[in-house]
Formats: sequence, structure tokens, C-alpha cells
Amino acid sequence: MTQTRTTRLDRGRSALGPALELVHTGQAPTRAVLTAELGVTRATAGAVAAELEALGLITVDAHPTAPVGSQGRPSHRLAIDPAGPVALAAQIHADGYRAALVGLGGRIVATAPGCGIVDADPAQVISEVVEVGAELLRTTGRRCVGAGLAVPSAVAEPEGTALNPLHLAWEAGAPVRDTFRACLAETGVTDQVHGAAVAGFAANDLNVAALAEHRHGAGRGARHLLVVGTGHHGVGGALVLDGRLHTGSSGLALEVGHLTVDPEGRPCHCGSRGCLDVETDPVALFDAAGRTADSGTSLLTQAAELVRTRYADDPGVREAAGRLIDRLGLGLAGLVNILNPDRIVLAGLHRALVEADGERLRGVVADRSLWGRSGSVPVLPSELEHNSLVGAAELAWQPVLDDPIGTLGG
Amino acid sequence: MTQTRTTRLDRGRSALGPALELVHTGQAPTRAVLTAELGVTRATAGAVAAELEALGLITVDAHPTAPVGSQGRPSHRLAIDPAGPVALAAQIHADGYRAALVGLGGRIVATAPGCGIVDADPAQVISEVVEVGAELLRTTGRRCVGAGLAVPSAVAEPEGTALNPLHLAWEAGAPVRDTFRACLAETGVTDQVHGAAVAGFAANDLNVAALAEHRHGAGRGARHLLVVGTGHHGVGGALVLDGRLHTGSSGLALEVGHLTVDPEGRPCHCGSRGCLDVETDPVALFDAAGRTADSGTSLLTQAAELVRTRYADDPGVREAAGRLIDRLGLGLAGLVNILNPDRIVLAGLHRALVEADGERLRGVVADRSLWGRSGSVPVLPSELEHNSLVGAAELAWQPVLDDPIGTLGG
DNA sequence: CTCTCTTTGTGCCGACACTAAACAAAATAC
DNA sequence: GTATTTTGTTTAGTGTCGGCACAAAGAGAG
Repeated sequence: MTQTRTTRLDRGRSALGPALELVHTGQAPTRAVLTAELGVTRATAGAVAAELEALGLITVDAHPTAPVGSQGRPSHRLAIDPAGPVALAAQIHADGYRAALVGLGGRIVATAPGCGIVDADPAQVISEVVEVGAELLRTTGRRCVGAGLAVPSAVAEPEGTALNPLHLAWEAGAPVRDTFRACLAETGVTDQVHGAAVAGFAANDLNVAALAEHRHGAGRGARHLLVVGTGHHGVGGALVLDGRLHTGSSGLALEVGHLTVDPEGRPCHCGSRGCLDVETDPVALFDAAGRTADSGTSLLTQAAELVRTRYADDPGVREAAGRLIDRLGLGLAGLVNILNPDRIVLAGLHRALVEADGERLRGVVADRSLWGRSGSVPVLPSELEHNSLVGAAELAWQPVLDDPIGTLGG
Repeated sequence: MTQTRTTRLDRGRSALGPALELVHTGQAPTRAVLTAELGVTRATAGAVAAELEALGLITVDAHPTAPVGSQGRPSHRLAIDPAGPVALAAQIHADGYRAALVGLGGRIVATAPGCGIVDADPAQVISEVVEVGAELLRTTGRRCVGAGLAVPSAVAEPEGTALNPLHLAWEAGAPVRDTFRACLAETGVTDQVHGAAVAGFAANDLNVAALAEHRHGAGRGARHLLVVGTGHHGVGGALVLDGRLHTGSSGLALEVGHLTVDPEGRPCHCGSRGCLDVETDPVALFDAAGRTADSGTSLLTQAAELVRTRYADDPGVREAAGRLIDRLGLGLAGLVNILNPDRIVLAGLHRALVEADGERLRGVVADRSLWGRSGSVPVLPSELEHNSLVGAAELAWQPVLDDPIGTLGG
């Protein structure tokens, strides 16, 4: 028997992947920088850049960019090819779904108007959002490298099933990833290189948001990034370690909603009391402020807006939000003791809280974490508007970043 | 059977490191297995094995081992060279210190009788234990690849300082790693290849114990391994992710002693109440059992012995230990929700608890973790007797595993 | 016993990613 | 103008590993 072809040790052997990652995260403006960052010779960096250009991923300026104050030959600028391939990103949330095309660097190239239907089974909703995305691909004529789906639920690995699809009319255990892939195949979103359907990935929305923030937002450069956020469906967490999402052994890590932050707090559906989830969500804010929400926009939006506009002036809001900040700080401190991240990024209502009074929040985290004083952890608001959508695209871009030639041709 | 070495493998990027890791963890009995595990051709596996033999790390049997039931040409056995190089392992604990020489595969080659002096400053104790280790090297004449030190304190990275050296007459912030290195250089434990002092590493004892258990003990094969244990200095945790110790951004991760497991529990020195630390330590056991410890052996030893010998028969001990098991289970469940490990290994008194009633402990973990029912986490007792010592050696072996030729020369 | 099949190990060559070093180019400094 | 600095390219060379042919060492069939 002839020996089977093996590629296991070939992964990562080429400098192409790391180079593309640098371009992707905006850290490779020129070939000279690429040389330094990759630790290779100028010859290699030049060859790598040429290869990326040949793959249609980047453009190299014909004319050098005038340097400001340095001597030496000026560099030619490397830029992400604006006409390059894109990833199909889809997001399903409590209010409906969204689709977009996202290019390298997390740039949203095209978006479809959102839709508000959620009272349907997974197959129906996923089918619709894939159809919308496919339409985007057809009208723009873009080449597609893959597709990613963000869902408001923990996604089990490696099954790809949604375990707690709260606020969605889905049963637990819905095979979202396989459904997504089937829809991609049916809709004819095919890979121009390999002829088959493009690879489809599905993950929790906050997890992929963390990925997006790490690469293009407030988490850029962090080695161990912790992201915590309140969405429409409770508090969630995500962890990015050395550039990779840590989802645990079965995709269920960072279920931080039920950390106890007040032993005498509100009862939680998990059976305990004073969970981070029920103590720092929009309902807790309105209750603490003695207000009632309007029936118009979502509770989350109203709560964030309330904190943003009234924290400085309204003592009632200040006290209510302060209560949430203290509880959140306690939860974050517990996570700091366990995970020791070098940065924390907050999303959703938590983002509004840190923007309103980051000083207070950071103080609580420092006081209640064991090593807070030896170097307090930066706690920042998230930066990207559509981080879940961009993050869904990251899932699809990942194989390309790992092995550009293997996925795009050659 | 010797093979002419025509080409030398490139340092760092070759299959040599992964191959040595397989040998080290006992997963490479033959070249054929090496071929399959590495995903390389037989030619490469053969060259790699020859290189490891040339480095003096392994031996290749001259005669093939008779296969039991399979056909085909029988394999020649690969074995760790019993006369190969060793790592110098040192451990400082509450009762004294220990030193040993540890070969590849975590095999303890030589040990020095322990010593009980701890009422000295770090420089003094470290100097003594290094002298004992150097004497071991002199008498055995073994080649030394590096040295590792395990201390009962969190070690800050990258400073290498001991942050909370409890039960030791050390001030916080003692530069244990640099002291260790200085002692190695002074004592003349030098690297035969490079002429300089051997590389010295220092880390928390439970962290390195986790490393040892992952590679040679109860954690073998786990992708995400959580280790929790009670020692003489409180409860600690450690996490091994994809074979690497996760110590967080500054070495302070997994400080799990102050998870709240009983809101109305005993007051803790951290200012809170009912921390995992004070609820599951030997003192808590004796108090719950209404017993007092003897003054002879250490509290930890007595507590573990009590659980081991009396849990089955003595209702008082059973109830007291059961109380600790429930509290421990609650703490572990919280960690499972955050880290989602695929295995948990318990050390110290916690090991005695899981050995006494693993069923009860696993039940609590499953009940109180959010996804317990979808697949409960295995909780196992630690297997290695001297896991901190073996783990300290792992620190020293790591550079060799990463780049055999670069560290051992060639 | 011989013949065949299966599996393991080795020799040889080429593919390929990268380095090293020389050369060329484009700016600033003097 | 020339010198210097920095960037990019060309060419030759090195080392790793895959592919393939072949050899070796057993089991099983006849």
C-alpha cells in the first residue's frame, strides 16, 4: 500500500498565514513592518506579500508613500484589496436576523436590511437569513470564502447544536450548524475554488463578538481577553486566549450569568439567588430606578439609553446604575481571580455602565479581586457596532487565515 | 539497525519536538505509532527516531518485539534511554524542601532525603535545596537539561516573584526565580552543551503538579484539565489547556480559594464568608466532625487519613466529609460553568474526598453546573505521588520538548 | 516447506519554504 | 553633487519533509 498523503505538520509551516493575520488585524502596513513582525528576511516578506497579492487579498501601492520624518527608501503601502473576497455573516437575535458581507480586516462590505421574524423554527429562520445573504453575494458578485452564523444561545461543540435558545421559539438542541450548512448548500452559495458549498460555522453571538473585538476593536493586542455582556437573553461571557476563542471542551465555557453577586439578591430561574444575570440586566436597572419601560423599543436599548443620558444628572438613575455597577464589579472580580485576563471588554448594557462610570467599576474590580492592587485590570467598553456580525465573519475567515493557499487555491 | 544520518533537522520547526513529546508522555512505543501520531511518512519518523537516539534521549531495540496477534513486520520498540539526561527538580513546601532528578517520561531517577527547615529567608532555603540537587547531579554524574522549582505560592509572571508565600517566613514579592537561577549559577550546575548555568524556572506547586498529572497521571489525554487541591496553604487551582499551563496574563489565574460556596459559612481572611478555602480545608473537616487533631503529623495528613479510614464506617466522619464534599462540589460546579474542562483532577485533601465518595461529589457537580446533565465531567483523584516534584521537572524539560536540537546541541 | 500478503523500515530524489548575501532603488543628510 | 539609510529583489544554497521504490520480517495458505 502506498503511503497516504499527510498534511498535519504542514499547517502553519508557511509564513503566509501569520502574514495574513497581521494584515487582517491592521498590523502590516508595509513589507518592512511585515519583515520585522514575522521575524523573517526581507526576501521572504516580499515573496509572502506577492503571494497574498496573487491570491487577490491585498494590493501593493505602485508608488511609495512619502515618509514623514525618516530617511531611507520609503515603503510601498500594503492594503486590503477592497474588491477582495468576503465572508458571509449572519446573525439571529431576539428581534430578528441580519446578514452582511464582511471583507478582510472586519470591514462590512454590504448589509441587508434586517428582518423581524423570529416566531419560526430554526430551519425556517436560518433558511431565510441564508437566502438574504446569498442575494447579497449575487448582487455584489463577490467571491465568498465561507459563512458564519451567530446565534443567541450556547452552541455545543462539536455537535453544533443550540443548547439554550432563549427568547427564540426553538427547542433546545436545535442543530443550527448543520441546518446552516444545509441551507448554504441548497441556496447554492458555492465555493468558486472547490466547487462545493462554502464552509459554514455557527457559534454563540457573544463569543464571536469577543473575537471581533479582539481583532478589530477594544480588545486588540490583548493576550487574554475577557468579554462580558448583557444582551436580550441574559448575561454571557467569552474568552479569547492567544488569539483563539476558548469555548471549553464542549463549547459551554464562560457561562457566567449565574455567578452569585448578592447572596440576598433576586431569585433566579436557575434556582439560586442574586445571580449576575438577574442582578445586572435591564429589568434590574428599571426596578432599582423605580421606573417602568416603555413598550416601544427593546428593554435593552431603553436601559442603555437611560444610563447614557441620565447617569450624570439623575440621582435615582445614578444610584440604580451604581448598584448594577457594584454587582457587575463583584462578578468581574471573581472572574479575574479565576482567569487573570489582561483586559476586560464589556458589551450591551454593561458597556453603557462602564461608559457611565468606569472609575467606579474598575475600583470595585480592583478591591474585590485578590491581586487587584498589584495591577488593576483595564475594563473597556466594546468598540464595534456590529461585533457579532463581524465576529460571525471571523469564523469563516479563520480557515483562510490558517492556510491561505489551501483554502483559496493552489 | 543504526541509520546513517545524512541531514540534520532544522531546529524548532521540525517534527522532532512533537515526536519527543509523544515519547515523553508514553504515546510512542514504536516508529510505526510515531508515523501515525505525527502524521508524517515512515521515512520522516525513522529519521526523527534516529535523531532522538543520537541525542541520547531514546533507545531503539536491536531486535523487534514479537507482536501478539497482528501480521506484518514487527516493530522495534522505542524506549526512553534510562541513562539519558535528567532535569533537576526542587520543591519547597510548608514542612521543608525536597530535591530529585527526573528523567524523560516523568521518571524519578534519584531523590535526596527531604529536609525540614523552613524558618529561613528565601535565599537561604533555595540555596540549600539547590546544593542538595547539585550533589545529586555530582554523585550520579547525570547530564542536566535544566532546573525547576515548585513553591507554595502564586508566582507572578514575568517577574518570577512569590506573591503570597503563606506558611513560609518569606516576605511577599520574594524574587524566587531569580534567586533560584543565581544559586544554580553559583553552585556550578552548568549546562554541558552551552557552558552557562542551566535554565532555571519557578512556579506554583499546584500549577506544576497539574502539568505532571496532565502528562503522566490522571489527566493524561485531557484537552482542558482542571486541577483543584487543598494543600498546607489553602485551596488552589490550576488549568492545563491543550498541554500548556494557563497561568493568566500575570501568573495569577485559578486563585479559586475564595469562590463562595456557602453564603452563611465561616468567615475568611479575605473578608468574605464561606469561601471554598475555609469550607474545604482540614480545619473545616475536624470542626465539622467535632474532633481535634493530634499534634504529631501535619493537619493535612491527618485529615486525609481520617477520611480514608473512617468515611465508610464512622457516621460522624461521613457527615463531616459529606459536608465538605457538597461545598467542594458547589465550587467545582462554578468552575465548570466558567471553564468547561473535560476532566477534573483533585489533589491533597480533596483527593481523599473524591476517593471516599466520588459518586456524591460528581452528583453535586452535575446538579449545580448548568450543563451537568448533558454530560457530566469526570472528577478523578490525582495519581502521582510526587506530582509537584515531577511537575517542577516538566518546567525544565519544556524547552527541550519544544526544540530538542536547539537545547541539547547537535 | 514455499508462496503470498501485510506491515515496518530505508534510500533516494524532488518540492518547497526559508536564509544569506549581493545588488538595486529611492529617499534623506551633508 | 556624494554618502548614508532603508527598502525591495535576485540568486544560490540549506534543511525538512513527501513520494516512491525497494527491502525486511513476520503471519497464513497451500
